[in-house]
Amino acid sequence: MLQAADAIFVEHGVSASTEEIARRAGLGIGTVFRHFPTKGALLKAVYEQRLEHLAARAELAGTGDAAPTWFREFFIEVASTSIEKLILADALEDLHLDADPELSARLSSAVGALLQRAQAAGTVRQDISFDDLIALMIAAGRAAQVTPTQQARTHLIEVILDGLQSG
Amino acid sequence: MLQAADAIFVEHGVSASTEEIARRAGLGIGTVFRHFPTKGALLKAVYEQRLEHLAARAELAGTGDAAPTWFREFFIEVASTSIEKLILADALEDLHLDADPELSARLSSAVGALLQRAQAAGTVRQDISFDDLIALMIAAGRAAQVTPTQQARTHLIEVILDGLQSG
Amino acid sequence: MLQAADAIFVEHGVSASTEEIARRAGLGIGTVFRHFPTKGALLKAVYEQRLEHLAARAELAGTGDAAPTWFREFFIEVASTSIEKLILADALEDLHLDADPELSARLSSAVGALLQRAQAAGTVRQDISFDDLIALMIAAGRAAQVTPTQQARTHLIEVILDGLQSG
Amino acid sequence: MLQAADAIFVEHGVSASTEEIARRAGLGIGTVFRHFPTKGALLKAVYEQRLEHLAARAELAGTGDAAPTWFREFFIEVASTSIEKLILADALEDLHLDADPELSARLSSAVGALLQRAQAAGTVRQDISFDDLIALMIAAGRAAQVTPTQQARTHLIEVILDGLQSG
DNA sequence: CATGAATGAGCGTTCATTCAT
DNA sequence: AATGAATGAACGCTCATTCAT
Repeated sequence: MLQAADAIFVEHGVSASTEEIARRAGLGIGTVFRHFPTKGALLKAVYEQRLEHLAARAELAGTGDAAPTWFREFFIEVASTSIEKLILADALEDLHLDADPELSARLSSAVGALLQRAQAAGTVRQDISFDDLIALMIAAGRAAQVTPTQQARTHLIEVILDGLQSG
Repeated sequence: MLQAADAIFVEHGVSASTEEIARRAGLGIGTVFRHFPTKGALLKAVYEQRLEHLAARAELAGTGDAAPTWFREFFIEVASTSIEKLILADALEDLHLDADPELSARLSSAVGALLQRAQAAGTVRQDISFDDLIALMIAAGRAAQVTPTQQARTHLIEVILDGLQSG
Repeated sequence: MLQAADAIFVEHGVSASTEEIARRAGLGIGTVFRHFPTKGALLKAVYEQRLEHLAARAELAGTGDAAPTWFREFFIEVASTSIEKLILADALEDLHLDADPELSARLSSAVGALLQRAQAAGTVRQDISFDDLIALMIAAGRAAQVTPTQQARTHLIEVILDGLQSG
Repeated sequence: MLQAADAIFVEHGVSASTEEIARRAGLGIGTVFRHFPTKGALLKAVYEQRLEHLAARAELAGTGDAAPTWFREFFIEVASTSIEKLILADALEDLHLDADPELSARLSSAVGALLQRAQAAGTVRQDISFDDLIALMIAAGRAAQVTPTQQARTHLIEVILDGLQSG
């Protein structure tokens, strides 16, 4: 059901009807509302599931060995798989809802650790904050989204990565 | 009236009601629909007005003197001001509407000329195509969109610009 | 439209759907909501229209001559014409809405004056308050509602009136 | 379970959800519907349980000693406690359901006997029929329903009782 | 031309009712 | 027998769109 909602939100935007989501999930409309009492709650759940994935991936990257390319690989992977859909975050903001603080903290800490290691290794310049990094990942995802070939996509992401390293 | 619509779309998002726009413009709802037969048409008109401005700015930048920073300034300006434009672009995409081709062509040619001059001047690396540049502008705009302070926004755009130049 | 709403509320209770009211009024559902932004507002308007009628009737009765039967006649008339439908008041209470204070005051003052005159004339015993009188009118209306013949109805109302006078 | 339903109906009105009742009764929603196939059936059962009590009380009053106040006490008690019963009666009427005829008959006979005794004792005037008495009980209940304090309620009922006796 | 009342499809949400476990 | 997840009709309400004035 979360998967159906995620897919529909990606396809038709946040304003897609809950009925559409129910149909995609093969469920009655009432069933969706039984599990998520409002549409906002569903939105939030989808969003948090994404943060979940992102955190898991970041934690995994953090435990990897010291190959000089791991940060680059992580960044490319994240941007390619379109975290861009964090539009959800905007919608949540409109609804005055926040993601689960614990989850946010976990994500911050995992990605923050990654960033520190990368900065220590000289892969990322010093004047980049955690929020900067997140924003650039989203930006890279967006660039990838409007670009038709895989080759061009990777190229763009590397351009941004070069900016992250330079200076 | 376009100004009223633009302002309302920026303030309340694309889903703001047409009635709200009419009220802001000091007009009756019927009058708005007399000029733009659907809400999509109004959206498109607002979007095209923005492209209009962008094209004019690009053409102006193209004719400017050879100060080494003009490309950087143009890029920053575009990315900063396209925050709201992007919302419109997404909405139009949903509606399967495209901006006027003639206008698009005019914009392309102006920005293309800019790119060539910047590459000739060494401000932009050689392996950047026109499409790459557009994608990075969109990306930079998106990064700006998710960033709350003006200072952080400018910082991010400059990181991307560094990537555009490096190499 | 208020008339349609009134009729429907009487027939099907306060929980009748707004759509039903629109249908009865020969209007689209949107039109009803254009005039009364919520169902509660419609309920309130219907209720106030009733208070309006009641106040007008009370004011009229107050200006009449001193025939010894005028209070009795007023009471019978009011009870017969079913103010009982003040069930609306209950619904309003549920919604935490109050009737327009000015109107309430006007009604209180008109009926209050009537009550004072009747008590001065000895038609109504002294230990009856304004609220008591209203409650007894509602009660008499309810008695009338469950009684099939006009003769029996009048009889019941007169029994209650006798109670109002005795003592 | 009937007690839970009764309590919930009194607290939240007839439109309270069946789920709420199940929760109060400490049961699953399915269990409630296993015992009462529709919500109307549950409503009816609660109503009949109240009539049950009423009949029992009437029968008891009928066998009591000859204290001159027993009719008055019975009437007050019935009117005071039928506040909530009336809500149910209205709801049943909406659903075109009637209480069990046997029960109704039992109630009628008990109350009819009471009336005869009261008239013989001079507590109730002669021109009151059984239907009149029922209508006045309903009316008194309704008066009580719209009256906030217990003291005022009792006062109103006594006014009606005075009417019943006078003449 | 401008207006705004009227319209009704569509959305979020609730709740009586069913049925597989 | 008891359960509660699933269902979908129905409701209150919004808003793009139309059209008589």
